Amino acid sequence: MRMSDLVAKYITEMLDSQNGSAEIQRNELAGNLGCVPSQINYVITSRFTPEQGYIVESRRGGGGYIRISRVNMDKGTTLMHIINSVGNTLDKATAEAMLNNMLQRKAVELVAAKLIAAALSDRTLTHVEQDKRDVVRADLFKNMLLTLNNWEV
Amino acid sequence: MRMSDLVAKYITEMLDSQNGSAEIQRNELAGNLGCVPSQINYVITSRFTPEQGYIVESRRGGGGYIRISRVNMDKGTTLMHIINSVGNTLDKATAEAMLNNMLQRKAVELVAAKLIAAALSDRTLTHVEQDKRDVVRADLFKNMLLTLNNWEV
DNA sequence: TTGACTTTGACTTTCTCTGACCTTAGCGTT
DNA sequence: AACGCTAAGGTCAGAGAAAGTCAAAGTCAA
Repeated sequence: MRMSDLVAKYITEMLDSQNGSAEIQRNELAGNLGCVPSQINYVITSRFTPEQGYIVESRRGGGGYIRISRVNMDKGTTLMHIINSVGNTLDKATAEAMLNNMLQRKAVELVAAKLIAAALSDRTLTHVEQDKRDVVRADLFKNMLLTLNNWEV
Repeated sequence: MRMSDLVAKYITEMLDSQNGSAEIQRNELAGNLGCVPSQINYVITSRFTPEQGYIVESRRGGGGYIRISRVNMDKGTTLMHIINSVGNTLDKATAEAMLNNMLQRKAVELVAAKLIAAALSDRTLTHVEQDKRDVVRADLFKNMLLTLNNWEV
């Protein structure tokens, strides 16, 4: 079994036994499993992504941590579908069409849709290089939608 | 739990139970909680800043004190005040402090705060060059808050 | 044998804690 | 008043504690 699978397994088991939320100490975990700390980052960025329904937060410095939460799927499957249908890039027109669609289906509330639209607008993204905007838009879109599905406080 | 969290908790509880105003003796508090006095300053400057809606006054010498008070404003004013206080750039820590502050005084709803936090996170902005992230964050923050102000007030 | 996925470690950034030293205020004394 | 003693709080830089980044090197299956 690969190291990365081990780490992923460890985290998954923690999530399973802790109601979908796990807080780890990067260095400690790496120590326990016998890998370098940055391996943990690798696993997280490759296997606990928004597409797969995870939200990751962290903090540096003394007492730092990495918190991983699994977004509950059964109440928002529509959103997960949408998130997965978005690739690496997302142009503004498509994003807006999707938002409208979601609104019609009542998959999101008006305020949320407005906030997302504001985030994705060209005006907001003026300082992102043109050729990177759609990539950033995709990231924003996916992460924000995922948050909506995560009602764990 | 970090020492700084302990101190912050102590002060917050005092504020909650005393109508938004608390007066402490630096050395005494440090003694009670078991930390050096300057730790109290650290906590105050990192967690009870004007940006986060607090006013801090103090006096040295015999009978000295530190007084911390929570400023209160109505929702719309709070939002405008915050939007205006953001310049061209906004680092993540400050943004989070501001969001917490807004949440605490109910100037935004939890869902909105989470959406904004998701948009501003480093994970979401990985494809924005490091040295431009804070600029983009400021744009996102302001535009999203403006949207809220138009729709919710 | 090429391309995607893994592993590693050197270097960076962020946050926290501590102690030595500085400044200010009140209170007696002269 | 002026002086100095004592009792506060303020500052700052350095050490320590985590986590993040990135690119080079390794692995493995198609």
